[in-house]
Amino acid sequence: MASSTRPPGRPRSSVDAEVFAATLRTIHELGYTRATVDRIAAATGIAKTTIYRRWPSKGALVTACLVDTFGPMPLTGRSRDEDVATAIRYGARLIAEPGVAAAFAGVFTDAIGDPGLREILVTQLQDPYRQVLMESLGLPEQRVLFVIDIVIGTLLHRMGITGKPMVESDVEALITMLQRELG
Amino acid sequence: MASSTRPPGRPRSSVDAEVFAATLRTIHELGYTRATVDRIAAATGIAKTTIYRRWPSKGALVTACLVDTFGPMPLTGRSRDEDVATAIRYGARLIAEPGVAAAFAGVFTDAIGDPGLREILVTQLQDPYRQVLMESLGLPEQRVLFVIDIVIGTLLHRMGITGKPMVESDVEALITMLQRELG
DNA sequence: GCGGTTTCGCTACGAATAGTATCGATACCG
DNA sequence: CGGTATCGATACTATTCGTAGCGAAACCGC
Repeated sequence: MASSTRPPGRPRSSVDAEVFAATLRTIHELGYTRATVDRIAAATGIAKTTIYRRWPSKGALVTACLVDTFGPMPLTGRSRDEDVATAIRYGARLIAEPGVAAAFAGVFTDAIGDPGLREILVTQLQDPYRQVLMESLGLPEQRVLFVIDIVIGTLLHRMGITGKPMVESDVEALITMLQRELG
Repeated sequence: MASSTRPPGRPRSSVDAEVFAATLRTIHELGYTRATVDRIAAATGIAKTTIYRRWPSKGALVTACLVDTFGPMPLTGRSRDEDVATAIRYGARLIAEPGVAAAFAGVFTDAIGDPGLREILVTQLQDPYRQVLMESLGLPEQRVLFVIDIVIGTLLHRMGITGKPMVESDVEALITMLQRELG
């Protein structure tokens, strides 16, 4: 199998995790615009050219960073109400992490007028959650996309306006509202 | 009254409306990042320096543009359900207008790490709606802010992910859900 | 018409940033 | 040791935000 043989030449150094961490940290400290690729590279301890060898643009780097942060969602599948609550708390916890919301806003801004980046955003970030939620909640696609808009949109808007995560009582209100809506 | 006397010197040319129109048009065509102040000025037919004499930064210009677009909300006050529906349809219609959602995303991105801009955003854009909704719907502040997050966040997320406005049936579903939530 | 005051258009400029090109050095394989 | 692909470093172009300076223009009161 050709895919299992190591390609010739010097192997890539495994610094992706460090780059992602430095990216979120820098965005958290300076905001998306001033989180330059130069600074992220310096914070990681590698050269800027190394970053551009792996990700074609700053937007693609940050998107990959978000995909890495949002891993698989741990749904129990015991009941629809429980999965709705789990999914919303999962999203609220991750969006509250330093830099994540700012990264989202920046990628959204970049994705306008960059169809390739929007494609990556939809395919790599939204589609996996759409699929698992359609199966787990037993709802049609349009319904699940509607729910994703509400949950992610609401949490991001709160972060964008106030700069702080949504308080727990409001997250619980969001859960109750959507449980009723989907019941 | 000193405020009613015209100040000495050459009066400002009244081009604010044209600048706002050119701003949204340019953002719609090129996206927030590539909608440079140079291009907006050229599209208006004035000098870039004239824009910077009126708004201190690109973010402040776009925020003023959004404040101008989102005028007073025409609530009837006949019933809470009716006002909820009117407010949501009002927001959906404006966010669907060309360039508005991209302008929002760009301002959010800029506002992170620019507390002054965030202050303008909250004071000039959110507060008027918060006040009128608190009075019209008869709900406490936290509740109204929660609703604003849901409505604006959901509509913006849909625009950011798909690039297209939310379809009418989903807007109606949003209305129904919030009417039930606030009933 | 004239002086005073303020804005306007224009040009030039400095600083910051995205992304590219190049080149010698380095790491791994057989 | 030779082959190959990556790494670090430097330099570079193009773009953009925001500012400075200057002469011309518009409006006021006299």
